[in-house]
Amino acid sequence: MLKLEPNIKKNLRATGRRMTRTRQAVLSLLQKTRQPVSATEIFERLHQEKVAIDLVTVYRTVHVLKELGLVLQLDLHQEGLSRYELKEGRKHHHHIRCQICGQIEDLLLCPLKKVTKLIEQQTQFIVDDHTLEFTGLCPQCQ
Amino acid sequence: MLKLEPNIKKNLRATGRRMTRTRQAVLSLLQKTRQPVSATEIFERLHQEKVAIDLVTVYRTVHVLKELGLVLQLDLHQEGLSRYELKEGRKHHHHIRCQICGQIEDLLLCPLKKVTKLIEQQTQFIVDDHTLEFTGLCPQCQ
DNA sequence: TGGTATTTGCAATGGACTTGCAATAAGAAG
DNA sequence: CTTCTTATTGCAAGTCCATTGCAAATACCA
Ligand SMILES: [Mn+2]
Ligand SMILES: [Mn+2]
Ligand SMILES: [Zn+2]
Ligand SMILES: [Zn+2]
Repeated sequence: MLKLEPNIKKNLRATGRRMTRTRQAVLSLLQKTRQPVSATEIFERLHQEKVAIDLVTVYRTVHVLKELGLVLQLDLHQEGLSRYELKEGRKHHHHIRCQICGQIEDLLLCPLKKVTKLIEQQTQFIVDDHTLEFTGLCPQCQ
Repeated sequence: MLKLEPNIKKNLRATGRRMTRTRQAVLSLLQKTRQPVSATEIFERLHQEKVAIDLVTVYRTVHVLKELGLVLQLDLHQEGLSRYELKEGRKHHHHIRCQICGQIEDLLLCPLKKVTKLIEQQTQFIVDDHTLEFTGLCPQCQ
């Protein structure tokens, strides 16, 4: 079912955690989902699939999966909520969101390597991370 | 006192709005402030200056100033609140924030012109805007 | 110096997310 | 398979940032 599952179970156990029905359900949903999903969306979709899970548990689950490095948390501009996506082998990338319909698409690029060095020189900061996001109109909404 | 004030008053009046004591106070504070400030910070600093203003009014004021295009709203990654800065003649730029002390510094550059075109070709989106932010350690916190 | 529409303060409300705690269930050991 | 310990869950309540309703205050035009 989940190729991921054995590895993930190991990760969980290595930190004194357990693989539970609800964690499997959340992981399974994240695997099916192509777009980053919010806690509420996870909650609603699982209920559609007749999986009983509390919203609090969804929050706690994504938090754990983030700690394990299995899930990435996105805070897109002006959405006022967090979204989550499976990391599973995907490389560093960014996103573009449609202002009308909310569709989010991956941008499989990062143009910031050189700029980061420049910024470190200019500011004397040590740069640790960056967030980059584009917004606009998707083909359907233009 | 405020060079801005006459122009701003015109802007306000042009949209049926009024220049009030509290709006002047918020504008004046934003002028003094070099770093982007949150609504709560505006509230607290004005109270330190013995300016009576309700937090709700701060929210409503920055909202109006944003509508007039006088103020820019920033939602920095994982801060969980919005910050505001005067637009007044400043050009498009980005920010870097120290993960330890929270200091925010302007980055007077934007490396995304070319990438934007590339993204429009690749995704068929019409790109309208972008957000870019760096995080790291400032010189003092390293 | 009014008259009226805008703005303000206060209190209540909304939405995302977190925390406390008792009940439940994972999974190791026997 | 049964038992035992401890992590996890659900429910309720709480936190934090921000918004909304409404009556009182005030900007500003005539
Ligand atoms: Mn993605
Ligand atoms: Mn700035
Ligand atoms: Zn990047
Ligand atoms: Zn830019």
